Amino acid sequence: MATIAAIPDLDRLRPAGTKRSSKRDLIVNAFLKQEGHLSADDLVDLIKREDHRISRATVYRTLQWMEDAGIARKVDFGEGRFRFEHSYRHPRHFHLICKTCNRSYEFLSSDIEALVEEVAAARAFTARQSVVQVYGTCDACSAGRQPDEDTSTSEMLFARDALRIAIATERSGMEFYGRGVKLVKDPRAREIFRKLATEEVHHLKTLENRYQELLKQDARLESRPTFLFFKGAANGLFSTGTEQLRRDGVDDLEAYRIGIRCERGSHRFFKRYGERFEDSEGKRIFLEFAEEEREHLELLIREYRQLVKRHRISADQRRLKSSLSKRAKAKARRQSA
Amino acid sequence: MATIAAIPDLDRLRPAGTKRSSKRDLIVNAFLKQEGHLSADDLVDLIKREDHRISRATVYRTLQWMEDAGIARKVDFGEGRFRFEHSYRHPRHFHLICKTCNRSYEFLSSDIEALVEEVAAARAFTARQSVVQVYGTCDACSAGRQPDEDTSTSEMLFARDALRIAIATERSGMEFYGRGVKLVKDPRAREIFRKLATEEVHHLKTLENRYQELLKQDARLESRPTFLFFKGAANGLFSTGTEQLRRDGVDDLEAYRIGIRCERGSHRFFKRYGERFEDSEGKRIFLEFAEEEREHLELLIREYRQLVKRHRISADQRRLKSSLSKRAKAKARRQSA
DNA sequence: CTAGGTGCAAATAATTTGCAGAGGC
DNA sequence: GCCTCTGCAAATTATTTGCACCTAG
Repeated sequence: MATIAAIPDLDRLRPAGTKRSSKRDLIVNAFLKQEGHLSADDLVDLIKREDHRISRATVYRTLQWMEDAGIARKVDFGEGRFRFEHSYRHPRHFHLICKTCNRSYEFLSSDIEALVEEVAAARAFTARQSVVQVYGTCDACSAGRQPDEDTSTSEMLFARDALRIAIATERSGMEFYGRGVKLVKDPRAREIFRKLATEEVHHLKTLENRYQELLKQDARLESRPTFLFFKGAANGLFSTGTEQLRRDGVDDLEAYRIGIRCERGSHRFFKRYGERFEDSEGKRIFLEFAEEEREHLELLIREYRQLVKRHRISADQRRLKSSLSKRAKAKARRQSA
Repeated sequence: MATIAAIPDLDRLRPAGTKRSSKRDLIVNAFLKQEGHLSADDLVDLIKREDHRISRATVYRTLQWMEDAGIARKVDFGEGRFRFEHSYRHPRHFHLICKTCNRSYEFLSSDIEALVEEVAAARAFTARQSVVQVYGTCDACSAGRQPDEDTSTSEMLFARDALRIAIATERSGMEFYGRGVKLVKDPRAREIFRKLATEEVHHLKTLENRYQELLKQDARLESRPTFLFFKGAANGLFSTGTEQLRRDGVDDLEAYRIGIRCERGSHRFFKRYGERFEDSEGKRIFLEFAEEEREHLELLIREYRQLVKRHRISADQRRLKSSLSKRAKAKARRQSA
């Protein structure tokens, strides 16, 4: 039931020029055992229970040390003091903060991130970090219920949502290439679309198995609310592409171009998210998928260029022929004159 | 050159049960004269220059008073202390915060807000307030330039962007109804589309004049960066609608439905933004426009229902006729038998 | 005349620092 | 043995409060 595992290679994370110490180990472990967002004081209380000879100053110093080691992240919920959350294998995220129970809920939205990046770009601002906090009242508080303690780590939620998005993308990719096969005229292009369609089918199965495996690790994982919000790939990219294939006058080249757009979009998305996470299941899923999409992308681009070239050649040949026949006609005219 | 005007009706904003005082007036005016985000300490320094007999405590108390009066808003940039920004005629907004020069830049994005609302809804979270802060380096700092002091108040920027969006919406609305006129078959529907198209033309002129008027108030206003980011209405709503009209098989009812969707979307947008602002030019523009869109919306809905009814009636008549003719045939058959 | 408003000094609250002794490598 | 870690107490920083006096309505 998903308790936080002690960090296996804590030693490797130790910032340069720092030594081990039993007190620090105690504090770090107390922090890691805890879920949620602790204030320095919460941590002091926890520590005092195990060893009341540890001073407040040491806790503060250890908190700073954990930040440097990448284990903890300082967050500010506007309470006039800082809280700390895990950052080891825990992606940066946004917060819904309940002013009633002071609990906070995490989420990630690639759509919000994309918009923030756009705004920053429009103002020529180099963004290093974004904070999105929504203050209000949580479901449990407004219904007067007890909030159900979330037992799933956000590492697992991230992996779950990564898989869900990957699966949705595969599905719509499958549909896209399936439709493409029926549409394209060029035999070679048709072969390519068929190949990609079958690849998507295979990969879809793999992903679905992986999803089932993940669910086995935590029974309640599937029913937990969405952590990663994303409209792009699943509802957007490929399904828009499939939609576009349905339009009139889509020739083989256009079909390739649409495919390229879709693959590029999903490659970017998966790469970007994969990279923002330290080694973990979610990261692996995203990066593998990004790689897959990159291969498709490159294949499509290669084939697109090929087809353009072939088109150009046959156009040249037509032009050549017609110019030859023109010359012949001119000759004939001259002769008849 | 847009210096902050003293608030004309400051007296009316005074929270219940508070008295006037010369010290407070002094502090409030010092605050209003200043642009940007002041810390309590900045304000104390400013005050001390005019009267060094005013104590820190009074400044804090006045800051609290200004919050209650709706003149100041407390913001937290994670510096371990609060800053205060104007809130009179100044919409809630988001921040880009430069860690190098400690300046902060304001923006508003209805798209981000919409996404935040979606996330909150998905988690059944009642959002009361959202904070979006982007930390990084501003244009001026990364280029090693002096930042150009922004002389335009965000009241004017908001009005400018409100007008720009309204104008863009009118333009695409105009295009939508223009195309609609050519498309719909029913003569009455055609009349409606024509009427709406001409209305949009008229209103567009009014808005453009208003925009020119606004620019006269501050020469540099037009070149200031975007304050309100919005893709929906201008690039999204009506232009998507126009796009949809272009598809095959759009009949009169479908055309109405698309129009209804567009008008509803822009009505909602303008209403929502109009409401989030205290009485000001930007608010007026948005609310007037929202009203306009609501009228169009209602007209379209009324006409849509009318047309549905007429369709149904004529369908009934056809059915009646065909059943009559069936009976006639049956009779004939019986007679012939 | 009475409920605010104000200055001053002291309180609070979170966090940091100086210093002397303890402990890891 | 040297450099880091730790506890303790004192310092620092932003903000709030108690209290005696002042002032607007």
